Amino acid sequence: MVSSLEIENRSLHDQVVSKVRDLIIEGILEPGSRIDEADLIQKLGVSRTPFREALRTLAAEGLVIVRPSRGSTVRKLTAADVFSMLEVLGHLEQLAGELACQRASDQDIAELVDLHNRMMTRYAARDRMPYYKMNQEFHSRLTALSQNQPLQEMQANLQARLKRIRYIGNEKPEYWAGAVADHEAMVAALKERDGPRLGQAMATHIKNTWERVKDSL
Amino acid sequence: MVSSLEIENRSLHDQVVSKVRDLIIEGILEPGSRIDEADLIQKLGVSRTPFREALRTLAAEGLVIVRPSRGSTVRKLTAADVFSMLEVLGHLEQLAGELACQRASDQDIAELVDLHNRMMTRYAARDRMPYYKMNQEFHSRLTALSQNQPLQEMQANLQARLKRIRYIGNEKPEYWAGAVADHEAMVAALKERDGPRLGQAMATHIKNTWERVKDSL
DNA sequence: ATCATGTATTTTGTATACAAATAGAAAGTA
DNA sequence: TACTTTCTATTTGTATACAAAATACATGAT
Repeated sequence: MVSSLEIENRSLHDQVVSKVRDLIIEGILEPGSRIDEADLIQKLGVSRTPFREALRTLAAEGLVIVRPSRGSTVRKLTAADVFSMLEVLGHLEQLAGELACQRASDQDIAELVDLHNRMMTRYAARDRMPYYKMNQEFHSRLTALSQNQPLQEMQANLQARLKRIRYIGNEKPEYWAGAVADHEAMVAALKERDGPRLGQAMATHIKNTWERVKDSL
Repeated sequence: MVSSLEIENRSLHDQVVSKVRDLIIEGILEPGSRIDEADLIQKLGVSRTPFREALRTLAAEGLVIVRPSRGSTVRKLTAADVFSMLEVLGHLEQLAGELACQRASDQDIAELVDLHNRMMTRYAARDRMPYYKMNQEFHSRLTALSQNQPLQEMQANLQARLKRIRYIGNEKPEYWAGAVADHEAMVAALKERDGPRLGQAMATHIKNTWERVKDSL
């Protein structure tokens, strides 16, 4: 197999977008804080043009606010924003779950179940960060099984914007246990290709997520 | 009431974005066609910088494809794209309908019913364009009643991207009649604040939309 | 005649310079 | 002292110039 012979000729624009996106998601650029253009372009070693174009992309993604003539800030999510986003995310993942049961191959499902099992291993060892990353991947991949591109894009966008908050929120052991229980229910439904039940389980999982994160806002 | 005292000091960026967005939605810039930067900036009377930033915004919205070093094109939707987008849109509007029944004020609902009645007048007169515009507004406003900002944004995005196709698709009289019947069902459920039923009606309406447009792709 | 290779032209990407707007500080007025 | 008002420093917005890449074209070899 000749994988990734492709040289990474990613445009400067794309590189800046993902770099700044990461800085925001990681919390290095704090929510609500001003984005110092001069400072950042210097640190990134790029000029203003690609940087500003990147800001426009991030603004369209909802991570950044650009106010004319008064610069850009990292978008700060209110509790209401997070609630709304989870409300939509839950509903989108419900659809993704239903479609996945209809459209995924047996192998797709087996791979996802495998990922789930590896997550459970991490949970048993209480390895929070690896678990967290696998969890993100689980949701992304399950959504991908819907074979619906716009659905994937919207799910990815919401997941990215909520990334920080969800990590912070999952600190309490009992909350973590609850999330694990949700996942068990989801995987059980997936194995049986029970679309409505999987959809329901996913919607419930996201609803529970709100309960788990709301206090840390 | 002191509405719109605000002078339109919209940034050049925003103006270019909405102008080019309109050109795409109206079909003046044809799907799949190359976007001639030099030509358009000359016609719009702006320089490259705000224009290119606008393209980045439109690319993030999914209306434009920017391929590094080989310019931009108007995104062309395949039948599969349209199907996927309608699948998501239907599901989002289902949620919007459910939430609207829970959260809208009586006056909100009355206003929407009024809009519906005016639409029906247009239908009786077979005024296709005004009907079409009111229809767009109906869906937007019903979604707004969900009081969920991200939901509104996503609905607006999908609606914009599908605008052209839906207009083309609604030509046959029997299709139009079908759409009207769907709307009657939706409004009936809305009047009774029957969320699940309204949600279902909206999902069905969008599913029917696919049937009505699929042949003209 | 066709294909490959090299060159010219066009188009795109990036950097920078200049203009305009904003926010902050200092001075003046009530 | 509080409140304007004006001026200045800084930041942002826009235009343009230059560099790099891609495409189109022409030339020559097979």
